[in-house]
Amino acid sequence: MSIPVSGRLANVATDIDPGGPRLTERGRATRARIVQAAADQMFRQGVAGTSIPDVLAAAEVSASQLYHYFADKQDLVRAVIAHQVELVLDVQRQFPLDSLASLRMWRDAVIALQDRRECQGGCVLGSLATELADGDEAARAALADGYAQWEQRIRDGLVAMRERGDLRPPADVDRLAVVLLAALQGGLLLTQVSRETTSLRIALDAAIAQVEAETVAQSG
Amino acid sequence: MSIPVSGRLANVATDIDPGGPRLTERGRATRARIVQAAADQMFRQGVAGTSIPDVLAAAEVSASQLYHYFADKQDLVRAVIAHQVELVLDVQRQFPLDSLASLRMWRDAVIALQDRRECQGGCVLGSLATELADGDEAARAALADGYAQWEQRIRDGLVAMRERGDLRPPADVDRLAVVLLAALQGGLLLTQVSRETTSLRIALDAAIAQVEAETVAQSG
DNA sequence: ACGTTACTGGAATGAACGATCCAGAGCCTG
DNA sequence: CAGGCTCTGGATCGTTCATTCCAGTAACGT
Repeated sequence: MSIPVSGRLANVATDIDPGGPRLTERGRATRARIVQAAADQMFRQGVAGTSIPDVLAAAEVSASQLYHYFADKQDLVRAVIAHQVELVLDVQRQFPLDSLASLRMWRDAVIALQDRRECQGGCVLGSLATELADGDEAARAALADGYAQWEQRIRDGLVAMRERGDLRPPADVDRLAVVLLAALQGGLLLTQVSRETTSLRIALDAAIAQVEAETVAQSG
Repeated sequence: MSIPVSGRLANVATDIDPGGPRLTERGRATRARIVQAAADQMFRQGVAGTSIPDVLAAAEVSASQLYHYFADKQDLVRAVIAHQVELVLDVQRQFPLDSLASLRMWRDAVIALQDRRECQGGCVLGSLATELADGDEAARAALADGYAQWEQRIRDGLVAMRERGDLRPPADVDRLAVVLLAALQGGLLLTQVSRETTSLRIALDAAIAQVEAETVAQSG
């Protein structure tokens, strides 16, 4: 059971267009407003903790508008997942992890972000994953696909490092990409609970050390 | 802001005794049954996804029984957290991580467990943490305390390793304990989403490699 | 034995939820 | 400008939820 790794990259601003009826410009804007409001709310309160009336109020739309664009809450959740996946990939695009220096910049940026958030909220995909993975197979598959793309993007950077000669040829970039991603997810969780970025820093440093161990001397 | 690291260790079977009215033996059994049923349900469906009627049915008690022992749902959640913290500490007690061999046994046991579960459900504390950390300060503090105790227990093992001479004296056991814990949490999440234990294995192996890097030659 | 307290059963309450319905307004197309 | 879409507003429905109430039964202390 293989999951297709993305088809096309959707526009984050307007989000995925549904297969159904055509959307006019105003329609697309309204739909995007709903998804954005739902994503925000669900990131902060969780999916189950976000009611449809909550979303209606935040997006300033009526119930009939929401149900005009989405079949039901589950459909809205699917759209939110797609939205958040694109968000994460967009952010990761800004941090191609293709050198030890860029890895450290990425680490610092992540930590700074959590600091700014006062350690509230973890990973936008991670919290959705924890809540939905076991109960909604379609959601799980979509999130698995999102993580796979994210991992791929990290791996791309490591491959660039190796091709440039920074990494020893036998370096297992597949493995290192998972190590980096797992360290981020685990570090974010511990940080969210403890309200201190210490755990995140330690976890990311350890992961980066694993990459460093595969570099050809001359550290960054 | 320091969080007290546990007061006394409660009995997992009967759980924490409430400060309030005395409980008779039958009362303790009923209370424990409710907490157990709630913990099971909340592990599988999440806290918000677990309704009081669900718990009543699973525990085979009436509403008045539940509200006899717990003020409200939030109070029940607090009891569930305490229950799960004790569970995790009990399990970790069975795996004192005081040698490379024991670390590898622990890794194998965790992976085997997730395999048996078909990768459904992550960490019993992690899923609670993700859902509650931002919205319920008391729950967050209790979970932070639980994680701190867990981390302490891991650290104890590493200290034993160091005292036995397996670890180089300057080895930073505080750091290593966090690395192990973060790798576990992150690995479990990725495994839950992908439905494969590969990520978990990779993450734990990388963390154990960090410990190994601090050992005095003669690998295990 | 008796009074108090712990414990239990089951119906009831009010609020909130997800979802639907209907009627109308805006807007392209022909 | 006429027809048929898209889009919107707001009331409404049935359900489920957390919680309470009242009445009764068991068990403990004295």
